[in-house]
Amino acid sequence: MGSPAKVLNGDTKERILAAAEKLFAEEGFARTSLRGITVEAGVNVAAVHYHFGSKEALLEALFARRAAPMNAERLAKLNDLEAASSGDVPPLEALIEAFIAPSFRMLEELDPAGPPASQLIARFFSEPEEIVQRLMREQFSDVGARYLATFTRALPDVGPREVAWRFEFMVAVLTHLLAGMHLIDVVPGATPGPADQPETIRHAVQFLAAGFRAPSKGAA
Amino acid sequence: MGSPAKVLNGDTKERILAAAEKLFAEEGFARTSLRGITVEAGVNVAAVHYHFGSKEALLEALFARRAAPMNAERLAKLNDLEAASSGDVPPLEALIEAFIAPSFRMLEELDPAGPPASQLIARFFSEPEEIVQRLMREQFSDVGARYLATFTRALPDVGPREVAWRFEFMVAVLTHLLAGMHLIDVVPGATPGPADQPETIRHAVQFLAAGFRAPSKGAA
DNA sequence: CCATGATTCAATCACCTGATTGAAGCGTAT
DNA sequence: ATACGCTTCAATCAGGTGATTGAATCATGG
Repeated sequence: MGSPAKVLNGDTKERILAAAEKLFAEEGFARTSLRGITVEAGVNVAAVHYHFGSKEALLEALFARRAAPMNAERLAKLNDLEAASSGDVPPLEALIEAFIAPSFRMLEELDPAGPPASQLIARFFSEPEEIVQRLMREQFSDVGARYLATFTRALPDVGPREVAWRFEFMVAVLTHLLAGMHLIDVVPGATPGPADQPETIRHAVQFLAAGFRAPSKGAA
Repeated sequence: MGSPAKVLNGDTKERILAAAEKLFAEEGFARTSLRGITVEAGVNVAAVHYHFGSKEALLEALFARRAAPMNAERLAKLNDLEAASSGDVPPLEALIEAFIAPSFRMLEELDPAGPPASQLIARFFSEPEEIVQRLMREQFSDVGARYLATFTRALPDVGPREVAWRFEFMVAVLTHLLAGMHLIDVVPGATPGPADQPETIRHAVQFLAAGFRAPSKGAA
C-alpha cells in the first residue's frame, strides 16, 4: 500500500528514476544506496544495472531528464525577450525572471516533475562528485554565458566584472531557494511563511534587480 | 616529505582535526572515510576513536572549533555596532558586513584556520546528515534571530516578512561565496577574477544593501 | 632503573556497498 | 504449442566501511 510495493510492472525504468530522484535530492548521491532506491521503487536491485548500467549512469539519466529541458526553457525565454524588445536590451526584471522561473516551475506540486526535481538540481550545485560537476559544466556553461552577456548589455553603467559578481549572487539565491530554504529550520522567526511560486519569484526578482542596479563604485 | 607522513608525534589530535577539516570540506562527510583522514594525517585508524570516539563525534568537535568562535565574533560585532550608534539603529551596510565578515576572515591564507575552515562551514549548509542540521540549528538560531531583528529595525519601510525573505537571500550569497563560487567552473566567462577578501566583501555588501533597500511592493 | 598510565599500532570484526551472474518468468510471433 | 527475446529474480562476489581489540610502545614520575 505504501510506496515500497510492486504495483503491477512495466514502468520499472520510470519507477527507478522517480525513486532515485527523490532519494538523491533528499540524501545526496553518496548517502543514497542502490538498495534504498530499489526498495523505494519496489524493484529488484539488478534492475538498475539492467536498465541504466551503473549508479553513476542512473544519475546521468536523471540529470539529462531535468536539466536539459530546464535550460532549453531558459534559452527560449531569453530568445523571446530579445525578439520582443527588437534590437534593444530586454528590461532587467524580465531577464531575472526568465533565468529564475524555469527552475521554480518544477517546484509546483502540479508539475509532473514535482519538487524533488528542483531539489535535485539544487543539490547538484553542492555535490562533491566530479561527475556531477562535469554535468553541471556541460549543461550550464552556454546558457550561463549567454545570460551573463545579456545582463552585461542591460547594465551598461555597472561594468562587466561587477555584473559577473552579481550574476554569481543571483545564482546563489536561486540555488538556495531551490534547495528549500534551510534557514527556516535554523532561525525560528526567519521563516517568511509558506509562499506560492509566483510570490517567491516576485520577492527574489525585486531583491535581485535592486542589487544588480546598485551603484558600482565603492570608493567615494 | 608530503603531508601524509608521520612527522614526530604529540599533536595527533590536531593532525586528525586538520585532515578531517580539509577532507570533509572537499569531499563532504559521507564520501570521506576514516581511512582517508588518518592517511592524510599520517596517523593510525584507531586514533580517531581513541581521541574522539566516532566519525560523528569528530565532526562535532570540528564544528565546535569553527562555528562557535565565528558566531561569537558575529555577536560581538553586532554589540559593538549597537553600542556605537547609541539608541539608534546601526547603518545597514555595517550590519551586513558584521554578519558576513566573520565567515570571510577564515578564507584568508594568513588566518590560522585557513580556507578549509570556511569551506567546511559552507558545506554544512548543504549536508544531508541530520547531525549536521542539528548542529547548524543549535549554533545559528540565536545569532540569526538577533541579526534578523536588528535588520527589521533598520528597515522600517520594508516590512518584517519582506526583511525575512531578504535575510534568506543574504545567507544564500554568503554560503555561495564560502563554498568557493561554483560558477567560476560552470560559466567560463563568469569568473570575476581573483579577489582578495576585502574586495569580495565590498562587492557583496553593495549588492546586498541595495537588495535590502529595494521598494517593497510589487503591485503598482 | 623501573612501574604506571597514556598513546599508538596491526589485526580483525560484522556490515554494507556496487556490481555481476545464471536461472526463472514473461509476452509475443510463428 | 513452441521457441525466442526481453525482463525480473535470488544469490553471490570482492571491496570498502566504521568500529573494536589486545598487545606493543612511549613518556613520565618514583
